[in-house]
Amino acid sequence: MIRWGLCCRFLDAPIKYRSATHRYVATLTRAARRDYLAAIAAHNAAALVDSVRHCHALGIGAFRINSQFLPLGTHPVSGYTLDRLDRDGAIRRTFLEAGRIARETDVRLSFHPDQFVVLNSEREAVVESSLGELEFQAAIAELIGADVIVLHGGGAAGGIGAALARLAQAVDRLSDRARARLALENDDRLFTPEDLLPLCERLGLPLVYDVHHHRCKGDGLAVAEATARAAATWRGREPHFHISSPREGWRGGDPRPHADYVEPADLPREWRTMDITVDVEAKAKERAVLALMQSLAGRRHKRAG
DNA sequence: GCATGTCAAGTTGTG
DNA sequence: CACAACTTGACATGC
Repeated sequence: MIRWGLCCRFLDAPIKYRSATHRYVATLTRAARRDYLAAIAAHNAAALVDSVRHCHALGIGAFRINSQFLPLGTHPVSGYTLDRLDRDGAIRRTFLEAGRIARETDVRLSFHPDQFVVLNSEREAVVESSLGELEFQAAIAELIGADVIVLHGGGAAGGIGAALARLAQAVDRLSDRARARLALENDDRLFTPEDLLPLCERLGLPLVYDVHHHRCKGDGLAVAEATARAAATWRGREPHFHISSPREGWRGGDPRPHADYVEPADLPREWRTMDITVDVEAKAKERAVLALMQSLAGRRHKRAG
């Protein structure tokens, strides 16, 4: 049975996440800045509660949290700790509430830091800020019970081998809290499943297998092989995969940009009978998740009848 | 109200 | 060498 996942936001439901820019908050006084960022954090925490509830109501079993969930949290100037923002503990309580509801309704939560988090950069300052961001997200993940923080391999300077070695070194610098949640994902330009699997297997890191990326940047592995080996890296935990379809089709121009919806034919056959989480990366958001769910249910129904 | 220009961060590949 | 692509909106501001 597939647990379907929604990425970051809703198209139809009136649930919105707020964000902030450093340029603006820098114009505020210290106190005003704290109030402003605290209001956003409180708003987003409440939005997470709503998101979990609404996913559950729709039959969606997983939700990916936006990387700007607590905006500017690790910014060198505007950054903050949750404790400093959350004087009376109300935000923390809302996080715990979101976590409780997620647990009770069995909605799996995950994080996916954006492209600025590069654990294997050749620049130590970049590695440090990346570690800081992962620790920041891991602390929230712990509060709300999110078990996965998905990260790409990063840059490939010096070749894939050297880059993977740097990646392993950086992973070793993470706290247990962050490391226990970290998972790697194959991307569509640099790191294939075949590149990442040996590292994942050696370090005990799960691989989030993105089959669309794999089809854009292939390797020696067939989809079925990559699926099986990626699933094994989860070591008994429910595997977490990604699906999407190319905006302009597979034979058009660049296959990488995501389409509004997912073509059911793009879902690997072997996934359909597995107990896995599959995040649907599609512009039409919950509409796309529901459409895919219904399409597969209809197909199964037809075949059975 | 609505349109507009802008937004912390890295890396790669193209023009 | 400069810039777009990742993602794509949400923000404050100015009309």
